[in-house]
Amino acid sequence: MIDLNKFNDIYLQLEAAILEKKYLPGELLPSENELSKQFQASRETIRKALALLLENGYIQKQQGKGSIVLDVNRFVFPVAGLTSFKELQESQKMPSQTIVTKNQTGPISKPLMERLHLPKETQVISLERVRKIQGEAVILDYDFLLADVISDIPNEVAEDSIYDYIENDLGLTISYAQKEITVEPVTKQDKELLDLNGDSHVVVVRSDVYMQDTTLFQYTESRHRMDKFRFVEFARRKQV
Amino acid sequence: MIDLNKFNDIYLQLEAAILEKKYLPGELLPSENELSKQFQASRETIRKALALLLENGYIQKQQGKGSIVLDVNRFVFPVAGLTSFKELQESQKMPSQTIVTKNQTGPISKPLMERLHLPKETQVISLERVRKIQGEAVILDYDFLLADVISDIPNEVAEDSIYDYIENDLGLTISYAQKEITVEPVTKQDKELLDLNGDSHVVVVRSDVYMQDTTLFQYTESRHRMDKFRFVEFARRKQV
DNA sequence: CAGTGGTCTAGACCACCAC
DNA sequence: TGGTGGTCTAGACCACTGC
Repeated sequence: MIDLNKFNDIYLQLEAAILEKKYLPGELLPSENELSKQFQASRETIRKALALLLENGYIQKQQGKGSIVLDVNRFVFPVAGLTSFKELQESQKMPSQTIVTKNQTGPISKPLMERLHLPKETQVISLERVRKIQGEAVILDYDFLLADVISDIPNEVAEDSIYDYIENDLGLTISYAQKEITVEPVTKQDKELLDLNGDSHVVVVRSDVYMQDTTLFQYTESRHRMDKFRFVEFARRKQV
Repeated sequence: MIDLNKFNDIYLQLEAAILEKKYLPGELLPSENELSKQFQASRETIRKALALLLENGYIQKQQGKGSIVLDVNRFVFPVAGLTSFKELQESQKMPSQTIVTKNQTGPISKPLMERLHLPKETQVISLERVRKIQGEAVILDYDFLLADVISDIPNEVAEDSIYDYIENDLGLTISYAQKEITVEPVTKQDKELLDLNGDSHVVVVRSDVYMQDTTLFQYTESRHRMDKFRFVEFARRKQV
């Protein structure tokens, strides 16, 4: 019941209440003062919990009126916030399989060196993985991890989730990423490793991933068959 | 100098200082207590300003250490937060042109009715626009706006920015959107209106846009030539 | 250990909405 | 006018970092 943070705990309770339809879409949540009494918390703490609900698209606030519960049937495919293949796959519950086609440590390649502004002595772990969904090879993942941060990745881990391993087993904290989505012509390797059905292009998602201390530690390139790619985002308009 | 909100004002000042390289990437900002004195504000107010810097990728915070300034050369193409073609175009400074090929009001179409769960009596404004960049037709935009919220869109507005018009001229507040990015086979109309060079697919960005009072008021479908599409995002890992 | 950020509080004043 | 959310404060205690 009790979480590390009071406001996070309150957030989780309110989220659960909304998902259980104790508050229906279009209805108002109790006022901040009311919640303040209910949860035995100060109003600022309640407001922090509500800020999380707002950010995640559960409510919309209106001054003078209250917090309106939004319709959350849209929660099909939340790809915001660094979601990895493993997390996607879990939320999708699709039968899937990962084949590790490469897992080796060596000096950094020149293009990667230039892209990430790293010295040429840098050692990197290179991963290459093919993701199959329902028997079809539809995603090709390249990962490059700095070897001085992560010494090596066991193959069993590469078949599962490297994030899980890094965060839970190694105790490192991944903090943020810079992502880019483009559509590019297929390469020879795409044709070899993916079931492309003659497609001319693939969707390419590139990410630079950083640790909490702001050091770069991973570069990922994820190449998706066009028809299997979908990106969904809940975006709030910047209020200037 | 003085903004509506103190914390927003402080945020803007710190943002400017970072952009002007008064604080360099890798350096620490002054501590919260220090900033508190500098700006004559309470620490919580400073923290709100820092939260904005954090959210927008200017800094990374570390408990016990401080706020580290990040490298913001990545500020090439911020597409987060409901960015429209007009805003993109301004940030890109590319020579571009919009051709309005349709602008009419009428009853809602059946597919749209089903998608948005609206009654069949609903009147909508239908816009169709072709966006040219450097002389090439590369984006096809369909917009459907609820006619009871927006009475009509003058053609001059459609050629420019409908968001500007809605927010500044009509005084309405756009609040949030649900966006989806997919890659789909080209339609007959794509072929007719865009310069596709034989491409088989286009990138499709669909958005449902909502007002501050949570009413839906716009559906947009934006169809991009593959090679002209790029989506960049700064994502923070969800801290559980 | 001192200094940093992270959380939480109780109270104040303001802007907005509905009646 | 009373209730709502939005902002701001001064102060407290805790957890983490670095020396």
